Amino acid sequence: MHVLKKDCPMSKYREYKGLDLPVVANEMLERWKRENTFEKSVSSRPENKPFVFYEGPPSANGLPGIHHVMGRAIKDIFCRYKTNKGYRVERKAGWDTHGLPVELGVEKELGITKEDIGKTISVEAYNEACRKAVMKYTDVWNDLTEKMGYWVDMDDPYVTYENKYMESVWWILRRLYDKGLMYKGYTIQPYSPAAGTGLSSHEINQPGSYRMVKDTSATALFKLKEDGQKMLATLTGNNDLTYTMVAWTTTPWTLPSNTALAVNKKVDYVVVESFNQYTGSPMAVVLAKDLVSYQFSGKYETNEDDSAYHEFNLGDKKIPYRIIGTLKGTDLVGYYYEQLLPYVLPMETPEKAFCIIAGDFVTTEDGTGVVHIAPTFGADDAQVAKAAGVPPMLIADAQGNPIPLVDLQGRFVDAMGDELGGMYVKNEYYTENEPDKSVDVLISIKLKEENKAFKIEKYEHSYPHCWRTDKPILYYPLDSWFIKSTAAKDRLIALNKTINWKPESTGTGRFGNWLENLNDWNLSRSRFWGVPIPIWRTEDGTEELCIGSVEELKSAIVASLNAGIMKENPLADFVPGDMSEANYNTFDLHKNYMDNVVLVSPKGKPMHREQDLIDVWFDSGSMPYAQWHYPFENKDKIDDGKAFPADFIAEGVDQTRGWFFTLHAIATMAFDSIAYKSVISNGLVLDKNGQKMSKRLGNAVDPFLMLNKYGADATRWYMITNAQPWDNLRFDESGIVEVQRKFFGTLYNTYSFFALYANVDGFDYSENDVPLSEKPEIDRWVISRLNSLIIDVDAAYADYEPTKAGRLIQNFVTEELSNWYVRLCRRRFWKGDYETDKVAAYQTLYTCLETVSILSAPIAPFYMDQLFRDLNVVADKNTAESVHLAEFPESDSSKIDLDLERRMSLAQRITSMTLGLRKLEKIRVRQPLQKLMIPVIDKDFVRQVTEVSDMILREVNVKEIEFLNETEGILVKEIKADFKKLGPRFGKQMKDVAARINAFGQAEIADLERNGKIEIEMGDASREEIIRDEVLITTKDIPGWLVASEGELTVAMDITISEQLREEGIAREFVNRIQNLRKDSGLDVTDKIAVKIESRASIEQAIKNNLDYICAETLADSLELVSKVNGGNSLEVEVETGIETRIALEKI
RNA sequence: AGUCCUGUAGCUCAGUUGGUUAGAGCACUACACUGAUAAUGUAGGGGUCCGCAGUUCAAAUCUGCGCAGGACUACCA
Repeated sequence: MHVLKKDCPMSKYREYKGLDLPVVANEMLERWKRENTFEKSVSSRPENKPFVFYEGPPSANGLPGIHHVMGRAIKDIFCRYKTNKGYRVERKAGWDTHGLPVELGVEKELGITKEDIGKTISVEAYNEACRKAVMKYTDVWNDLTEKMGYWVDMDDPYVTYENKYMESVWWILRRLYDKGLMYKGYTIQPYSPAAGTGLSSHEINQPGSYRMVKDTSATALFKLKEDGQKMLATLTGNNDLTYTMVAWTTTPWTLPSNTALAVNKKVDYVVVESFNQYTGSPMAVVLAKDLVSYQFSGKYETNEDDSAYHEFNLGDKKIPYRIIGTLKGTDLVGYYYEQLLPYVLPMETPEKAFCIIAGDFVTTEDGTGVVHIAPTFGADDAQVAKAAGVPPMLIADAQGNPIPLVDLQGRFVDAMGDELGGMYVKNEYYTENEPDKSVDVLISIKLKEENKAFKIEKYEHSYPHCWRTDKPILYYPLDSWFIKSTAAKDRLIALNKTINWKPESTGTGRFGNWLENLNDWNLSRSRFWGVPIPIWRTEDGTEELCIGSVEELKSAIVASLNAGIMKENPLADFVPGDMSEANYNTFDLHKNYMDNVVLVSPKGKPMHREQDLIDVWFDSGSMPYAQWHYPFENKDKIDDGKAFPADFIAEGVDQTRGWFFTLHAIATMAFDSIAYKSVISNGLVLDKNGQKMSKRLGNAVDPFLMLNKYGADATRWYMITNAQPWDNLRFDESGIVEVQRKFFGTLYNTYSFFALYANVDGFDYSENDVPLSEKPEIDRWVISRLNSLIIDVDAAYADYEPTKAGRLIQNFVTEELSNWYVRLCRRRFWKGDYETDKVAAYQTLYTCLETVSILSAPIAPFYMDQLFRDLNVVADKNTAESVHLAEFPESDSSKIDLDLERRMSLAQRITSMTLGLRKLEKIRVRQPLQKLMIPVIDKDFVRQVTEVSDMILREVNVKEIEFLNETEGILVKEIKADFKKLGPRFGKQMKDVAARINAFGQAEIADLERNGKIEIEMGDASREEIIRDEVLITTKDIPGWLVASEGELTVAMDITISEQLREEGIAREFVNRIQNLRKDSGLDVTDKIAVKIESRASIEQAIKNNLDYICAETLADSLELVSKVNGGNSLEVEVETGIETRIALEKI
């Protein structure tokens, strides 16, 4: 009987024909727009409770990929979660607009190269093209942002090319400058003398840059100074030899710039006695042991005979050699040698040059294991020399400025003398009058003549070439502006230790190690589209000015105008102090304008801006301040900590040395603060085979396709729950399908089930809550689990573990709520009147669904909002308009009953085991059985199982449970050692002890259980006492019964089917058949029927004895046994093997 | 080359301070259930826990050395 509670029509829970997540997303998107939900989710939270989040700016000149959905889902989840927790979470979007990819994109589009800039296209037009190109895909990005449900304020983003942003960047640079943290120096960079420009690593890595070339390579002999001679003479016991180091180079032109030799401390070196193949002079060379046979090949022949060395003459077919001493690399470090080619001396600390130093990069794979170091022409060389305090080969030019031995055109400087001065170091650089002998050859000949060459030969290797001129590049020292991050190293490390890294290893490992090995930050980039370095210098470099604001620049320009240096003022219309957009649109801080600004020095000289732009990473690292135009506006946001540092940021792990570093470095150096408290570095999204996605391989996944096909919710849920954010995700579409079916399908089904019956009964949650104590066991159980879930999910979110949160929710929904609670409670919803028990069931299920919707909303924002609204539209329990405006549920610890959760777990296990037994014996569940027997495990066991016995019996269709006490002596038991307890006690004897315990018979087990202890005899005849607690005793068998065991739990089943049980079974079969027929006939769940069954002797008794039961179950007003059933609505049924009959029903 | 991550069933992933039968979902096979039905349950098959060595009474788990995949950084005489 279903009694409608109310007569008046009420609003119904929305019922759906099916689950279509993309449609849900579209509908919800419309609602959010209409209701300004995002805006409200910020404004409804108090300003004094901020959760600060920074959006890492993407570059809008490329299209978004599926990995952006991943990264942004992570950001979104925690912002939404914190909103639910009552925080105000402002999320300002941002665009990274400067940098090389933009320039290259524009050049490709316009069909120009860098050389055209300033020639066929003005810098101004070029920059204008960049400004447009960079926002090319803004619409696509905005579309993705919206469709994937990422809430970020796209209406008022920060844009790195805007004047206000750039002004803040300048202000920070000025602050670092004032702190003495900026200096001009040089680094070794790829440089193309033919093109007269430095090359970025990006350009070097273009396909075709590296080519195989044949160069003259020289293996040269470096004569040790006196200390070294003595040391080796002592080692070998030979005072007559001249000891030399031997080192190899493919670029002999760098030998005049040699200032050090590097050895590996750990490598074994040997001293070899032999003769020079070109001059025949005796020699004793030091090289790596592993490379002796490689170097002494060809004419050389190992020979231990002294006479071979006395009798050797130049021109002999074979040259003898032998090892006369062995030592470690570390023994060589610190000795000095004579300069190989003494053209000039380094201007700085020449006494420290020509020294043997240690370098970890030195290997014994080729060469000699001794590496020639020319700090002016090799990046590694410069670094290792600097670390060792060895000066680079820089000499003073006419003005006294340091210069290398090769000029910017690639020619030796005049100081190299008549012979080499003015020559190009590579013959490829000559456009005419190319000499026969290249510099490499000339130097090699010189070495041979001077007895300094061990070997000269052609060597083929791969070498980078300039993609514009096709000529080989040089590694060349170029002027750059640096930030002295090494000065802040200790502080950077200390502050990093206060950051919460997810995962921790990225913070301590990759990032921590990076900080430990920090280099100064090279700020300079020879580009066009970016933030200009705001430093103006006089030509001689003696006077210098760093500008930190537009206002400052304007007054400097005015001074320059007054001095007559500049003719007009590009900032004429700028009004200092006016922060309006209009005012800030009256000028442009980009290079094309700033290069025209010539200031005047205090001494009245003109000052030109330093040519370079700054590294774009500095742009994005400045965003905490620049996004607010700090300190010119919003000073309080930074100074009062309202928007700094961030509570949370998240980006890909590839940003570790990018954005994560620049944020940290700038915050530390400029503000002595961290920039973020917690950071997630997420992994990559790979294809399903673990390959990196790329357009080239065609395995890139189109994010829009996924969103349109499965909706954002399923896509996000899949990505978040499948792998931890910091592990790489193997993206597999079938995984989304699974999530859709398994999680969303189940949740949808659960809601549909609720809605169907709640609508029938008119449940709208207007009744007072049924007190917990009056709710049935299963309600209290699921409520207890729900409250435990709240605690766990809250903790997981708070700890930035979204995967854990999602998996917990999913498990609750599919296993506990749907598969256990709903499955066991189905009858309560459709059976009986609208009374307390039914109300309790509705209230319980409602509460679970609503709570799940809030817990899951951060991950699946669309569907969960629909669920939340569908529930509340009728019940109006939660006054929030949207799930995203709701408060995160509070767990009520008084509702958590761990004993109850244990009881239910027992019930589930007993049920599962019993069903297993039925299956084993092929007894269908509809056939009632009489009895289950369960051995008692401990003192609480009987009570616990008794409290859930109704549930078990109903589920497995058995009539009673009998508990078996061990005293009855019918149980066959099994005993095992508890290794965890006995292991520490017995150590090595453990194996022996375990074997002895395993060997116990039933009598010994019983003895142990009775007395709580037992003695065993050890191998050495000593006796040890084992107590009850140190072993695990389980019931293995109950003779005569059908038994299942799982851990310590055992269940036995009585499988005798009495006549009465058999009849009940048949009755249940009929109920089932009638229900099927009802359903197939399209009857409503509330319709009443009249039933006719064609009589058979085999079933008559069963039906008569269970008539009331059958009628009640099927809502039948009458049930007749008739001799013949025919007519339309009848069905042939087989109730039991061999028993066939016909049934018919009609609606009354 | 350096730093870091990952490696467990056919696939995607759990696996606690080391403790003796290594788990789940998907897929597969069989059986059952049927007023949630584009669902559900039960059972089954399926494992060199990447390899080797070590520590330990005991290793998927700790240590070392490798292998494979990936990321970042640096690119060499």
